[in-house]
Amino acid sequence: MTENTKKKSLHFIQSIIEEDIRNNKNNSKVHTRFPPEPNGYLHIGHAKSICLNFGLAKQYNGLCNLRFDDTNPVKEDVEYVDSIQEDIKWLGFDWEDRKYFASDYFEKLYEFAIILIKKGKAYVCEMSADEISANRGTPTQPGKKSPWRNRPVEENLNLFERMRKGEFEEGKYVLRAKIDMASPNMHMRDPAVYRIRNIEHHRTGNKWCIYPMYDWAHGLSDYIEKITHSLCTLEFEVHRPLYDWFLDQVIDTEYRPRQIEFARLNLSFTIMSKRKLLKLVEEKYVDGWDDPRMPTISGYRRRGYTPESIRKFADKIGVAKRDNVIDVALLEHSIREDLNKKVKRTMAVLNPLKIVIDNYPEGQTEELEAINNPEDESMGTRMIPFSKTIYIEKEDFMENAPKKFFRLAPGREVRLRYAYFITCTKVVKDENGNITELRASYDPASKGGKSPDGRKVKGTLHWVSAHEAIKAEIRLYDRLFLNENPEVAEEGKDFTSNINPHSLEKITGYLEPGLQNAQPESKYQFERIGYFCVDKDSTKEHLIFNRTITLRDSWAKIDKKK
RNA sequence: UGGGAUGUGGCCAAGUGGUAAGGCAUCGCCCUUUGGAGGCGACAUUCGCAGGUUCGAAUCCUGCCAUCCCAGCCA
Repeated sequence: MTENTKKKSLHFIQSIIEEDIRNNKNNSKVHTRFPPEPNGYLHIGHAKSICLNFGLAKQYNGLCNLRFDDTNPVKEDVEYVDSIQEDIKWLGFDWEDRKYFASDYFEKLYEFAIILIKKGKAYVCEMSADEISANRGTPTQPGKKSPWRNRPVEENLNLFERMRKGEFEEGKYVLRAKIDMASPNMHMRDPAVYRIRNIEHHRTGNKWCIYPMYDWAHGLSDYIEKITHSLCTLEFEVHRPLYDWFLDQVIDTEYRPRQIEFARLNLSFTIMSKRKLLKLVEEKYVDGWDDPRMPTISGYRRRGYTPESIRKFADKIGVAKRDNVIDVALLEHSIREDLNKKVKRTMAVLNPLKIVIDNYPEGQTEELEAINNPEDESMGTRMIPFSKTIYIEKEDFMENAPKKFFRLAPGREVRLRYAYFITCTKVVKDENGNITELRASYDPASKGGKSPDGRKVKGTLHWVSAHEAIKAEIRLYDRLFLNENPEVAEEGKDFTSNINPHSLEKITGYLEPGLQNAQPESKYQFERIGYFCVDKDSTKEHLIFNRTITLRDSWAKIDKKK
């Protein structure tokens, strides 16, 4: 453990683990698992869980398994088991040879169920799903016992075996645990353990037609894998008595797994529900699960987020039991912080305004040296072409500029980054009064952007040489939702009514020629604009850059205030 | 009106009887060839509320209030 992590206070799960280690519980071993259901892509909320489970295992010299919780073939698919593995790896975690599936344990789980029946703790119930529901009672009223509750053990065994053999249609029978129909905890009112589903499973095919329920499969899978700390989210807190009850029925060792619940991640301006994310994909509000506006891990990857930034984020948000909504600004801060230190700078003009420098020699091009990353000298320098005609950003010129506008205006002098000081001498307009180009003069003595006489210029602009610049498609992504809480919609409308109509704007930008060979997934800072990542569909012939995040912009704040 | 949990600044989050860490956001100032980055400073007399115990309470006790979860043969 480093000095740093030592100083940092422990969160409640670390405290529990350390106490367990002190008490030599489970031989002081730490073994966690990340248990996704393969029914959707992983999102940033899963990233929190992944970082927690794999992180804890690493911190305490333990192991973390990957276990697909695939007990419901109705919703699951191999497409998802592939994407899930890719995303976990990309995040930087490794389950080594411990990739498991709950479906691998179906036989064992079935045997455990036989034990349960033999103990007289489970029975085959013939009530329909509706009847069971109607007889479960309410939180304030006890439920009614099933008429099949006292079926003899032999009969239960026989029926359960025939359920497995496929002798009955779906819904005809269900195996239920015999616990307590009057329990104030609804989950203890004779919960279903096995249901009949005549559906092909993505791994076991048609071998099974009965499938275990989550509560039965999860805890016992933990037991089979010798998991010590089974971490899950708060909504499973009320399942814990059942988790423990099931374990009590089959356990015959000193070792025992423990379920611990923590608060799931919620992010402002973001939707996290798998069902709703699926809707965004299926109804084409976005361009697939990896659309850069999606809060999926693959979406963030395509957007230009780094694994480090997401891990750092997960670390910063902490782990606790209270419901929370993390400000998305913290995520944005995490990626800026990471990219600032390691990404090359370049100049790109997204909204060009032509400037002709009258006193610069016609036809001349010179190469000027630019620093690749002021934060990291080892990243070196590059040469960029400069000539008589350049582009600057439209927003960097104002005809009637206020004093606080430190950029170009008639008669004002600014620095062109790594190039020269220029002064705007003339504004050229078309017949409609629109500015078509600017004329300027430059100071040859200021080459490199230095001021040999100590003269101060307040503004420094990025630019690109008009002739040498290359074009690229620029995709300007913004938050997908307008509201801090996208779930809050007007009467009769749903979260899709809160979608930001400007969450994607495609434009053509002008870049330094050095970017011609930029490879997919490579990342840059466009100086004074933001961080950009080459899209996976980008080619040399048609470059595509995705905006990951803008730079912080204090001018925008000043401008807004007025 | 049952059960389970949770309440510390705008958002997170430490704190576990000795007098409120840290991060994000926000606001100042400094610095700057990115209005970026960086640096410095400000930002809870108070911990859901009300009582009580104690020399001393965010921490212990009592009562109340608020929010979240639970009535799938989903996970």
